[in-house]
Amino acid sequence: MPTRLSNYFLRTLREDPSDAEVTSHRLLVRAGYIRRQAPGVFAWLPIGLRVKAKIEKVVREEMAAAGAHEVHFPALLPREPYEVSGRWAEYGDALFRLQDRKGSDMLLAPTHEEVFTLLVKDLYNSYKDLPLSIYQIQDKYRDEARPRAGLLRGREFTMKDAYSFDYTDAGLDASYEAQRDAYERIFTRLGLEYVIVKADAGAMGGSRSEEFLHPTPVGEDTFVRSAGGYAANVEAFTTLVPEALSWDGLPPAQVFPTPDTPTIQTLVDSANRNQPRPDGRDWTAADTLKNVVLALTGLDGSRELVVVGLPGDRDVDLKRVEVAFAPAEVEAANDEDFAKHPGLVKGYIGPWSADGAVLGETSATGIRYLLDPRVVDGTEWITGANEHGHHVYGLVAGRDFQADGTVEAAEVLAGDPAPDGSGPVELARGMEIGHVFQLGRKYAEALGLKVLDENGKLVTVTMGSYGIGVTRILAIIAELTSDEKGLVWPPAVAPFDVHVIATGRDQVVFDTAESVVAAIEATGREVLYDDRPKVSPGVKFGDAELIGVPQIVIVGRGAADGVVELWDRRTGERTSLPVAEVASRLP
RNA sequence: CGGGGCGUAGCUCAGCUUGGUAGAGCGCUCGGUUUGGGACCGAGAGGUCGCAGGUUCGAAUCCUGUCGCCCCGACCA
Repeated sequence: MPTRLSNYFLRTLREDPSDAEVTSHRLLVRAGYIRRQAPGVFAWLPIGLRVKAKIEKVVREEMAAAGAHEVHFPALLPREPYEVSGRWAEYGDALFRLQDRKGSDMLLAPTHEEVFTLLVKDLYNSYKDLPLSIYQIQDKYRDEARPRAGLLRGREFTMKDAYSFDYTDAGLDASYEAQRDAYERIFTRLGLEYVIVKADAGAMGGSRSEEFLHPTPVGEDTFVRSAGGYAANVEAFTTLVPEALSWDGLPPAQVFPTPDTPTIQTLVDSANRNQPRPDGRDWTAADTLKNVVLALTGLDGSRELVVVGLPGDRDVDLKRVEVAFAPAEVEAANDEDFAKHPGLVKGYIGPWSADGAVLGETSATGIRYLLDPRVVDGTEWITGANEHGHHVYGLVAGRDFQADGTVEAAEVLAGDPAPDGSGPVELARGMEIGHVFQLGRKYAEALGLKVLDENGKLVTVTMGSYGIGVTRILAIIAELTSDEKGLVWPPAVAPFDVHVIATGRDQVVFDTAESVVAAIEATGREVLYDDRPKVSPGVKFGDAELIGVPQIVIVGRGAADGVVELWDRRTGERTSLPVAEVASRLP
């Protein structure tokens, strides 16, 4: 039976909703696919649900092909497993927390590693049961600081999350590859361009991790890639460390007065004016060592200062810093922090002073000092002399100062060398549409998931987790394929295969339309039939364009002569056909 | 959390500066005309003007507070 528009739960809007800015959100609301319920939370109307189901179908088929079995967990879960894994604390404000009537803490799950692990623990205890891959398609909840862009970043979103269980590292690799391959097939079938990039393993622990990013300037992730094939999220980018240099023959460091040079630029100007280089080249920001004071707040609320030293031509990248110091929260040190450390002279901070080391755990201040990996032994720097209005020139790393370690805190710049030697990288933006992740034994260990191996020995299971954002993908497809008239679904995910319009008031129009609909349905296609009486042609055409079913059949003025039109939504091309041929001429 | 904007009919908005008791277009209902690009005529239904205080004879309009939403940034699958 066709879906008849005369009594379908669908209302198109003539005007753009005022609270929708991005294309996908605007069109999905206007065309009657979704409605906003709360910030970042959406209701799915019948036609929207159909598209969602089409995407899920592709995902399910490829999951089955990869040997994964579907399950379904509740979104509402008790606190305990997340307490044991540490994520009750680590997730912070992004976790939706609530209490039941007895006052027990519960949560709306942001992902399900813990409960999948516990289920397997309940049921399995032998290596013979493994490997195992199970997945679900379920709504996830994250209380984003600022939900935006409609479905692209909501607080409730549908995700396919899969989990693999193995008892050997090689097994985990194989399970990981199977999911990774499935993802490639899924995105290819959906026609979504993607880049696979190295990702940060982050607070989840574990080793190998890759993100599938859809390249788009509006993406939230920045990634790098080299011509030689290296690709990584900037958060996971590692600096190619230069060789250490010898400091034999380098002149001793010298302090010069540098009044009014609180910034890198003023310092460089002052250096070129007052202490020109003997080799004739100008000083640049890259010759200076910038020392940035950061405040880390641990999960227990403790506050620690740390100073990061990096070349003056680079800023600290807060995302990379967050990764480097996770799970602590990072912010710039405030006036109060400086007040507690009079040894830090704002604007003139450096590791060295005439009276001894200023930065570092064993120094006068005792503040942890970490260096950008480029600051290798033997490199010379202009940096603060810890005295107002003074800098020290020719300060040599290794000879004149030491640090407590290195940190990947500096921003990545286009042209930086890829760590694998594959050449300079370029920067691009992308939106995460999938993530594959070797969790390793973190969750299994925390939750006690062990099996007996071939030797009768208890071994901890090793796991992987694999996510795809179903609703985000839907929004991206809508965004990519739409035009100024409305949505234009690719056939693989379209809510219907064919949209039949009956226009006119002669009974022959409706009779013809009915037979056309029946003929098309007989070919196995799904039909949306606009049978609304007393609705003018312009309205029906406009709605068809807005709704975006790929093939439209117009039954109208030619009906009396047995002629209808086939209208391709994407190309706009219209072809007149005899009624009898329509079903067979559909692509 | 910082910055900006906005809350008036189902939707998109005007009215607010200069206080006088609620408007338009679209949508919806009824009658009629119309039917290949968002038709027309006539008659209707529909709003505690986000909420709470205050000023005033009188508040959508002025004042104070508060709640909510959107956008940019921070953050984030």
